[in-house]
Amino acid sequence: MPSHHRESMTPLYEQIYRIVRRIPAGRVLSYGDVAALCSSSVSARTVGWAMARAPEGVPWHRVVNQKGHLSIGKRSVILQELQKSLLQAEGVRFIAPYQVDMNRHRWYPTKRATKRPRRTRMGDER
DNA sequence: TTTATGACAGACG
DNA sequence: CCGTCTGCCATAA
Repeated sequence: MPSHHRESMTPLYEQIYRIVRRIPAGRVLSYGDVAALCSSSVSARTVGWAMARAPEGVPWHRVVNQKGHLSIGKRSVILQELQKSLLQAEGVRFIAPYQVDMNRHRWYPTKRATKRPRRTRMGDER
């Protein structure tokens, strides 16, 4: 996002970026997770728009879709490769070429802040 | 103002 | 495990 457009950034987006900035390296959130944490009327789609315009310093690569797929691929395969490298550099494991292992890396911010997927077995991460 | 289009998600068959 | 449809909401034309 160009700095001369900064004044046009709504609090809506700032809220989204604030959440995303909190995601630790090596962990990921889904678009829906971020939307849910924003509590206001922010939809998963809106989070996608925000990520497409993420300013520097916002770890946009740590947001993937609920299945762990790198949805950015629809926009740019180059950026998709970038996202994959950035995640792998943080130790994120993939269960498919462009699918993050969500069971292992999905982030749960505060205790139960996000609705958990029904975890069949969560204790077996190695 | 209306319509179309997404870096989404959930329900259904 | 698919593909399709729907709800969602900010933007662009």
